[in-house]
Amino acid sequence: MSAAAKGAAVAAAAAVAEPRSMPVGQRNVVRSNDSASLWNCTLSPGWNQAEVQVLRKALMRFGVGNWMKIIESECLPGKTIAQMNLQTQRMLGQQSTAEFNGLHIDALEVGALNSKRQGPEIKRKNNCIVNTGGKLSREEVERRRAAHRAQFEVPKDVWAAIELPRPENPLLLLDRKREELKTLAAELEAVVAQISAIENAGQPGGTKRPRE
DNA sequence: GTTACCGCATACTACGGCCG
DNA sequence: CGGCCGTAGTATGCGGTAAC
Repeated sequence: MSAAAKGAAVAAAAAVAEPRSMPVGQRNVVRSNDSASLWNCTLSPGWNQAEVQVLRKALMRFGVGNWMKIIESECLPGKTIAQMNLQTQRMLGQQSTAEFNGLHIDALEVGALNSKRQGPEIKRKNNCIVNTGGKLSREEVERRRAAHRAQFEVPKDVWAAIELPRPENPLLLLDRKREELKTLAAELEAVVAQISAIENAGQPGGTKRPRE
């Protein structure tokens, strides 16, 4: 959706003044996603495992927060700083990334520890630990950064040797995706044929039901 | 079996602060 | 002073399930 269209949609939603939360027993508004026919028809934008691994290596190589260097390396074509920042938050398991800024770390290692943290002071949002005590002072950020550096930072000879995937010719990428699509279509056809065979075997006379 | 309701998960965005 | 970044809040996609 374009920004203008989205803005119009937001304005329209505001005009009817429906609550964004959904109180029990109150919701009678038809939403686009209530239509079963619309379900499962859109791809959720996001990351696949391979891209996450590339970002993980890029953070080790360039340091957390050095988004421009990651973009310039073209190891994650099409990804914006906002997307990388969000994915980094997920890997770290916490929303605030300032205390890791500039550190060459394995974000998943931090995330594994964060996932185990418990306690009344730990507030989570979508499994990410969020700040509850207001904005951190510069001194506190520096103190935490030093602690993280001592605990998590990868040695320079290791991160300097990290190889990131080179940008690929988009036309070659397109060709490969087309080949993948053909393979998947063939697999789907084989599965449909198997199902038909099973159905026919279960029906004496073997009348085949039309499939859509 | 179908549809509507509910709520979680997460992508997106606004805004303020910081830094060069 | 302008651009970048971090943070917090908002919008929405989607799966589970109850009701019909």
